[in-house]
Amino acid sequence: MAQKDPVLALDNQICFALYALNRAVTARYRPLLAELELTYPQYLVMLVLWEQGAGAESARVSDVGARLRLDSGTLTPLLKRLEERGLLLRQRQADDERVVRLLPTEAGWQLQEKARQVPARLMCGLDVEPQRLMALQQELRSLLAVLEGSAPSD
Amino acid sequence: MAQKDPVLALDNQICFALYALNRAVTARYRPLLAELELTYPQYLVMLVLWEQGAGAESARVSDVGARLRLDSGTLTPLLKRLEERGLLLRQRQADDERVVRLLPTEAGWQLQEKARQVPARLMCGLDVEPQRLMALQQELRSLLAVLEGSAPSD
DNA sequence: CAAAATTAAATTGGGCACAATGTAAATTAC
DNA sequence: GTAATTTACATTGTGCCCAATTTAATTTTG
Repeated sequence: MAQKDPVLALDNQICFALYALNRAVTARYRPLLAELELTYPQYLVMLVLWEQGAGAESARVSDVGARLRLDSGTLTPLLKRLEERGLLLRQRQADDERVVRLLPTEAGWQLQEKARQVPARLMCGLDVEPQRLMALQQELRSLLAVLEGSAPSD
Repeated sequence: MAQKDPVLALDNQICFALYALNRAVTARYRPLLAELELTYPQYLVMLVLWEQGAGAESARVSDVGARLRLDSGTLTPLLKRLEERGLLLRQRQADDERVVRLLPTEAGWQLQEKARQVPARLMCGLDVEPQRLMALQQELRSLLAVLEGSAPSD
């Protein structure tokens, strides 16, 4: 029972670095988003809706899911909470009743104004060069593309 | 209501790249860990226990928590499931009853043998240079240190 | 057109993650 | 040496994440 195996050392698992950093970043968002009464996944959903616009181009549940890589099991209850909070409407599409359209309300759009401060405030007091983050983001996105483009072997 | 604000564009949020990649990596682990009947956080806990060893040096709940940055609200039920599965024992320390020691069972140690295949199999069929991942891991760890070393301003 | 297949969401259930609170044991301060 | 504090876990409750199943609407096929 060789206990010390560098292959299994926690510090050698890149996945753990990713997991830990992701939670640390989320934790840093938390107090800022609390001022908007949003959780972090709710914030991401609102970003998608704000981006998408209104009317006929309004996002469907599946659009948000495709963008965020989340399924209806996650999104349906989350969206219901956002609706209860008055930030959006969930409306069945008339000519295809399978589809649910997501329409930000006036309050939902107003929240966007407050949200604009979030990204800058997040970096506040963090001594990290923006350039470094840009490079990291590129690398993360590139790896995501690799993972999404190749099925697990086996 | 300026809808298009690059500051709020999903693709400009490094946090989202991190969030999405983390889930994609976890998803890639899932089928491999399913063969060990472990979830991903359970796997991380077992990595810590295997690293820690047995006896007097056995890990306490708080040791695992410090290593993985998880609190007892997360760990207690997770550890109970691992105990029910026969992978470890949770034992109150005799000379300080506040402390719970975590002792891998024989089955827990045997699982380590099977786990050794996991890291290599994860990379299987993934066309990414190891060097690139090492560099990324360094960067992730460095940023985690920055985040953990500075309180949110405000 | 009617049956079969597909699609879009919703539901159910298990397992994290975390805040807040509770509880018991140990430590410290007087 | 007792009271106050601290420490280590456990518990409770909310919300996410995902697999599996269900339901209803639409599309495709024969």
